[in-house]
Amino acid sequence: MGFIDVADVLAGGVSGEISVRGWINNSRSSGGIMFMLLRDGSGLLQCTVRREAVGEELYGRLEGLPLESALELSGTVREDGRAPGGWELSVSGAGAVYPAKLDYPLVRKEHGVEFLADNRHLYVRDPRLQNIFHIRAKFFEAARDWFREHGYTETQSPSFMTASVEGGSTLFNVEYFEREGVYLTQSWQLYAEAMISSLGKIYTIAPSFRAEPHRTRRHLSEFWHLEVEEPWTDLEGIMGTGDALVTHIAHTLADDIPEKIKRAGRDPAELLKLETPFPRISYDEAVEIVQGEGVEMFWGDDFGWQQEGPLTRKFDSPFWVVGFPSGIKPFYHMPDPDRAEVTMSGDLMAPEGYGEIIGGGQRVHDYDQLHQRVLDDGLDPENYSWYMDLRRWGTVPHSGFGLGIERVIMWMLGLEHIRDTIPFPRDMRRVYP
RNA sequence: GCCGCCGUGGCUCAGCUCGGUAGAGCGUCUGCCUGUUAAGCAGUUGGUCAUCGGUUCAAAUCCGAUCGGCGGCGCCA
Repeated sequence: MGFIDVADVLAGGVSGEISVRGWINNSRSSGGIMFMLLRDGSGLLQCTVRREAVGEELYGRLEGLPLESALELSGTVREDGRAPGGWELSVSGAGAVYPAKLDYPLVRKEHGVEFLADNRHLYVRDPRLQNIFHIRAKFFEAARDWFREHGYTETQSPSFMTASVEGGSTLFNVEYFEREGVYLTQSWQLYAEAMISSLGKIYTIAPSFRAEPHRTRRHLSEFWHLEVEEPWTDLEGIMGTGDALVTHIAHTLADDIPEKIKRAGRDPAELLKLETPFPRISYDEAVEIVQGEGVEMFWGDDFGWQQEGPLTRKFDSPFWVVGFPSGIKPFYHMPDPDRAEVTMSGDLMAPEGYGEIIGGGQRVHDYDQLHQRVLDDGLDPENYSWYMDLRRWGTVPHSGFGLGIERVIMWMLGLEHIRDTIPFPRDMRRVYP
């Protein structure tokens, strides 16, 4: 006889005699009746064990199992409003049992952040995290679906690289055999620009690494980066891609797994309200808004924490800020043909203070212009020679962006901290476990 | 890197201001309980107070250093 997933039982599509297997998430006994909350990969099911039904020997054995022991249980499925989830299993017998060797350190009680981080390898079992990880999986699925339906090809770039994309101070140095100057990737962008001449519209989903010593609730040193690059596309075109992609993901989460979204703390209706396209404001307008709220900001400054507040309060959906000054954007951003001091760039800002979720724009496709931009940024063109080579053979206008998956999940679910969006978060003080 | 806060039984914390060699709740364990929802009740177990050094008759408590952690900033996704 096969084993049934807890999720299928809770969905109400199962009846009669079945078997389930999982881990004891919690267990309570009151002498003659015992309630075991059994957790498998799909959810939590209350399993009710009666002394008179299973006999003295089995009842005693089950009662003595520590939390997080694993076992197989069989019995009858019953709808019951008293059980969490509305369904429960009346246990008639047990199969294989894998008892926990020690008492489980994560009791059903408050724990501090440090203790939970030290025990992350166990804490990932927590039903709240389990739920978020399921949503995360759906996020990846929805993104890939959207790309497939719209003719994009998924491809990969190397994680070891020799040139900086974003800025030298944020690079992780790697010991690479005998060689100096090898780093972990911050973005696939340079390689993506090579690949568009091979595959056309492309995307990747891969980790990126940033060595900046962040100490905030929305930064990781290793994050999952969803990046897109498209030939024959300008700034407005690539923002349209971002609009459609983010909206599709939000709607898919709300439509397909509304109960999981609700359990994570977000009303699915909020996600369904999102509409394409998101509002766009120019960098100049953004500066005026910030200044109008009495917060200090000069043209040419980047948005800091203090500037973001007044800005994000103006919108209840994500919004694009376009046309950032050249001085605060890397060399590969294309200058506005009508206004050289600003770039054809766009950042998508999440509402509610979650910050930037997409950064992107149109790239410089002209060789001489790129050469000049590299020099202006104080960089050595030698380090970018293969990248500049791309402008020699069939260069076309092209654009792309990078989306921080954990940031977006954090915003979509309304989470307090980015570490909850990924099973094993990495930040400047955490690489273990 | 900078600013602020914290480190006391397995966990969450109190005690520190006004020094006199430790206390609660939860967990563990034992017993009771046939509908619990972080179950309940009674009892039990468990700590050289992060580390090193200093002051003192005496340090969890005062001073210094070190290590570790948390929150925030600049920057970014």
